[in-house]
Amino acid sequence: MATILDMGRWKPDARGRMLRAAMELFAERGFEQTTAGDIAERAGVTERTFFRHFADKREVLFDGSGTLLRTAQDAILAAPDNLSPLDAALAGMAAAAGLLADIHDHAVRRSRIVADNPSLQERELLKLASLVDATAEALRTRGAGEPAASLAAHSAVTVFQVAFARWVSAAEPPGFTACIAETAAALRALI
Amino acid sequence: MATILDMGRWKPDARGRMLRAAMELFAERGFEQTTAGDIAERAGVTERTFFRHFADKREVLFDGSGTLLRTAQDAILAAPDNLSPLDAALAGMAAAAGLLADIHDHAVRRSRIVADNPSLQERELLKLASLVDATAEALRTRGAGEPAASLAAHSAVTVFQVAFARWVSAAEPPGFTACIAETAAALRALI
DNA sequence: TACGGGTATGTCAGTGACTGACATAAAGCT
DNA sequence: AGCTTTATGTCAGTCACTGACATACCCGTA
Repeated sequence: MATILDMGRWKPDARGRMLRAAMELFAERGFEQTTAGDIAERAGVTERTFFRHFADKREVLFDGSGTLLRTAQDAILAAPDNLSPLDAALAGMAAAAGLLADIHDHAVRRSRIVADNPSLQERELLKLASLVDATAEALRTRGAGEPAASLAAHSAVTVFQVAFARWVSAAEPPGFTACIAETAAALRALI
Repeated sequence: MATILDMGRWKPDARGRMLRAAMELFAERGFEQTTAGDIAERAGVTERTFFRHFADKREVLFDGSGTLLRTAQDAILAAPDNLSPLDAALAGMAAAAGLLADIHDHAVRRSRIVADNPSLQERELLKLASLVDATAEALRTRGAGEPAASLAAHSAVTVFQVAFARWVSAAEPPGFTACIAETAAALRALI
């Protein structure tokens, strides 16, 4: 029954096992109290193998970030031409939010872990900065100039960030996409 | 001639020597190619002493961040009551910019070093996030609610960030405060 | 079925960031 | 001159991460 996705050499899905082991251990003992060796051991691999799959110990918590980024970028490029840069960027954020909408519980657990550790917050901020860059690039492709592209990208990601914080702290009813719409409205009201 | 600022035990200003040694070495060989021991050696202290003054190797490049943060916070609290949250926050950014206006050359050298190293960018983003938090807190003290305070804080720091990037890449004539005003105007035009 | 190449893994030794514990010298106070 | 406080030096240790090399699994091909 082995498929082409069994990158592992012994048992299948070594990467998935490491991802799950890391989430478990970080939730149980905390990030700093978990060594890379601990994660590898629970996943049934070697520490060296862990570092072959993840550039560093933190990266195991940011596995989906590349997909998120590409989803946003694609949505921005696919948005109607008549949308303003800010609206196009917000469309990208809404598309990205769609990826998380299904996994609210996982997002909550994960954000708790990140909130407890400054070095994880740093990494999260770097990923958000990458999202800003990708967004700005997409807006420029659509014809936006500077500093409009950069400012719209920053603003849209800010909306994403603030909406995400409300979404994970609320009891879920609102829905991520709705949070984004509300937050975007609040931003417009500011100015 | 020793003053109360000679925190050092042997020669005066051990901290200042480490700050300068770090900037020199990072500029010469790069951040990663410089060990904490290298910095300590050039400063005439021990590696252990370096880590007593700076929480980690990166922190030596962010010595003034606390002052910057407090300056912004104070300016926001001191701003006229009739200013909108966004305008008050921008007043804080202008005050913070005033601290850097005098040291354009140093800011340029430093930002080159940071631009060359992802882990330094992470730290810079964390400091900016602290600035956002402090700004939002000051705005709430002034009576702003949520999510207005958070959004205005994020927007103001975005303006600071974009204006800073233009200020260090330009040949200096504009002046940091002027950059901030222009960037703020561009942001308002977006929405 | 045997072989050969590509790829994921295991093993091991090493570097460098950072920390805790303890000793010591300098500065300040009385 | 003592006494206290503070900044430093010394040393041993943990852990994140890396390069080099050996090894086992997978797959296509003869």
